[in-house]
Amino acid sequence: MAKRGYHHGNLRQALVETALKLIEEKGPTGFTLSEAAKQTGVTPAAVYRHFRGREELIAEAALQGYGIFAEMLEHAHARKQASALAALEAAGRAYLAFAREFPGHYVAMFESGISLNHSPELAAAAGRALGVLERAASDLSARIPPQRRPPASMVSAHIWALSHGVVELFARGSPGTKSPFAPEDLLESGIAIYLSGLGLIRPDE
Amino acid sequence: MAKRGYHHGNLRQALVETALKLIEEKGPTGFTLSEAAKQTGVTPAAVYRHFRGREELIAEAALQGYGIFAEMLEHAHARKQASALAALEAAGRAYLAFAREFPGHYVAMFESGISLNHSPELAAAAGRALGVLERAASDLSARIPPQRRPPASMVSAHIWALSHGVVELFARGSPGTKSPFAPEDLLESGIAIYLSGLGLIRPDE
DNA sequence: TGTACATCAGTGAACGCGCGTTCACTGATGTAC
DNA sequence: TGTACATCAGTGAACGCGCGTTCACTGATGTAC
Repeated sequence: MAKRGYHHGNLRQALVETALKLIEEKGPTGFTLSEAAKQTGVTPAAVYRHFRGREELIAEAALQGYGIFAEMLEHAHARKQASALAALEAAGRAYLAFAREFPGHYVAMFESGISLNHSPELAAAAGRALGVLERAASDLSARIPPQRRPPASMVSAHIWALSHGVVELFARGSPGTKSPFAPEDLLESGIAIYLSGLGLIRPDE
Repeated sequence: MAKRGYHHGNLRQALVETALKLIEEKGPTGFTLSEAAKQTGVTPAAVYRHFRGREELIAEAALQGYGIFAEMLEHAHARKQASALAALEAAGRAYLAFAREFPGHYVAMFESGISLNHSPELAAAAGRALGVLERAASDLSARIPPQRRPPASMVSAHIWALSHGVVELFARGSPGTKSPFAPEDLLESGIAIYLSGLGLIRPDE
């Protein structure tokens, strides 16, 4: 549907997009290569012109996901004129927004079991995205008196874990559906309490 | 291998255990019914005497998992003579211990995409386990002045999300392997900071 | 502008394979007398 | 205690199916002259 090159036009990217749709619908292992080919309107054999197999297709989806993810986090973090705190909370919100807007990418990245060492590009893209979180945490930590300042990488791991947990448990259909709170509220309030525990904000708001 | 009943002995449970092993090794969708049967030393057709299909087999694994999980949480929480805080931290540690000791169960419960509404038994078992967390959070909340006390279910959701995030990102092989912190330390420090944010403990230890 | 040729993305047929599911069966165990 | 019968867990053969992967091919597009 893109700019039509030789025959199909942009089969490689079309396959990635079909894969993302299928991942979103049926999970990272819930579809076959043939199925992805068929839904793209192409013979299964055609896939091999672009990918060595299913795993490489998913790796490409994850790679693109990390790219978008890094951009969204960077964009959120860039607003740090306001305050380092606001920047971190914005990053948290960006995390959720990404998971919500790009569920296929999110699953490919974090639930497909793909290793970041699958390719150097993938490792680099992931490093870039997670680097943003680390920098946000590091900016924050700088305001805590050194003698009781936790390592920045620990703070960023906490925030990441909380965000990921909220996504997996409360922003999907599966088990936690029963929670009476919107995922956004849950994450925001959790981060606020956490930051207040670091002595970075007053307990109220 | 158990007490040998008619032919095999305890095929139903043997199948569940094979499934758990396979889930642990290859993920919840990474094996077939036939494979599970073969590894149990039995014809694929025999499985149908005990389960309607693959999904019911996994549901049974999840059900047993919730049972063990609830027991571990209850046991940890029962030690609340000490203090409500200690009880919550013990629950957090029990959460991690469960994920580590019963990885197959954990995956069946939280990553297999199974719905808690699959059966009333499953819903009940899950409710029992998560109820422990809610009660622990509720005991804690009681110590916070009402005007600035968050709902207990929100506190328990925060703790659960943090625990789950730590497990998924840092206690597995996949992406977060790079973290320089042990999952246990990460969770414990995260919970401590969070509780201090609730005004429940002094910032130092 | 037109023609001849090179490229290579996608085709379609073919293969062997393991899957899920069914079915009539068999034979070990439990039980009634 | 021994015998005859009932039960039903597990067998093994059978089926149709879609899978991944290969291969020689074809035909649309790009390019040299």
